[in-house]
Amino acid sequence: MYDTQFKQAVTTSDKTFFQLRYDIVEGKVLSGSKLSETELSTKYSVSRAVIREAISRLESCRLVERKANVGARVVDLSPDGLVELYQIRESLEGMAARLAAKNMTSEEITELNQLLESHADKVKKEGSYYQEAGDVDFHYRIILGSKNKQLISLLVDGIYHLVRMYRVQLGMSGPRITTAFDEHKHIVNAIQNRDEELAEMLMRRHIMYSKNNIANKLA
Amino acid sequence: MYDTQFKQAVTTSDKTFFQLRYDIVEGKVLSGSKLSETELSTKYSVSRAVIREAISRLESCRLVERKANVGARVVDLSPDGLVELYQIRESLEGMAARLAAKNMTSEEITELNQLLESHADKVKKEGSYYQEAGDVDFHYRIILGSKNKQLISLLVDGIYHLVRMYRVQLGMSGPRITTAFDEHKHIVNAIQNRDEELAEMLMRRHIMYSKNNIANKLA
DNA sequence: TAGGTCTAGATTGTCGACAATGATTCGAAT
DNA sequence: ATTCGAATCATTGTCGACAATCTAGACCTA
Repeated sequence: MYDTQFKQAVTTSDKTFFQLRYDIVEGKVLSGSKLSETELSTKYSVSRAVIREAISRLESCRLVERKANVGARVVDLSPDGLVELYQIRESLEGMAARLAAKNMTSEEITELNQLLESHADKVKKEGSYYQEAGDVDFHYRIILGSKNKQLISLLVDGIYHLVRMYRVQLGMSGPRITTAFDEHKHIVNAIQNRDEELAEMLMRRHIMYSKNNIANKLA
Repeated sequence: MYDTQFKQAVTTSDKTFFQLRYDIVEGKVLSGSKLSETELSTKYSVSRAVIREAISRLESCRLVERKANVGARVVDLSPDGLVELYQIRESLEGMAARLAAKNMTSEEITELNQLLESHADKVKKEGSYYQEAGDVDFHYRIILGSKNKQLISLLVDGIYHLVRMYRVQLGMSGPRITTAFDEHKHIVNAIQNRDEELAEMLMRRHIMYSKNNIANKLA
């Protein structure tokens, strides 16, 4: 997933942006720490111009905050910030589920079902938990299924990296994860029945549960 | 409203960004037209660096689209784009209304009521229609009332400029405008009663109506 | 000692020049 | 005449240097 974006990088600004974003999300650069332009330019062996470009893009993802004539800092994670983020997710992904119920092709829906089945098999055979990667895969399909370009960009390019940052830095995969599978199944059923109303409602509840689960760790 | 932001501008990049955004939203720069960096740098009498910075920020507002090694173009407006935009508005502003019902102080609510009253008076006395400015004022109060910083930034810094661009370039203020007042009133009532569910639902319907109204003109 | 001011250092903002990539035009060959 | 290719031109991407601003610490004063 990250690989695909790295390949899309044509300019060194792109590469630096992707690399820096990765480092921030994965916690290689601590949240709250200052991003010195000169320092980064030596570290990544590029000019300050491309660093500035990268930071500018990171700002539009809300991964860093910038003040004029002062500099940029990595956003710091807080319980309040998490709640705010999940309120937005609830709203936007709920709409995405509604639109997916309307706009996904039947082929896409069967593929989505196959995805869930393969996850279920994997859980049974390997005895492993329903991993975060599976959850992300699922949500991405729904989002793309909405066919709303702006919505897709908002979530995929913007919010999801911040979501992942919270997940990584709180250490994810709790016991609840298994129950998420059933919720996913119900959402797909609603989409399959073209029940927009229900699809939205179930997705919103799914995200609310997820929020409560992750919020407990932070508190 | 634009003035307040212009005053916040500390660096010439800020000023150029605000100016350029204004020119695009107001249609001084045609939608779909190319933004040549050298051309703009001479036009605004600044270096290409600040133009690039401004364009980069415009890109994060989704007012321009950029391709590597090719350049930036002002987004072109389309019926599909409008529908997508209003789906997002419906989702996010619905959530904003829900949160406003939860988080607005009683002082803020009374101020909101006063705002509506003053608009009503103005309509009666001057015989004027319920103008767009009034509508925007109202929606801003709700959005700010959500107290969700990310949501506020998403709407105020991002989406609303694109909304305004559509409004301006389609020539706004239709006959429906008057009925919007009643819808606003009902939303405030729901907020006053702390009825989150209803506030969200009414706001979503209000925006759907608004979409249908504006979409008719485009088709 | 607390507070304020001024200087020195470091950091960000802005600029012009060069390098690299994409577009266009002209020419040649079939 | 048309299509393919090469050279030229224009535009964007990258760089290092200079200017403007903020920050930290010393020094002075009450």
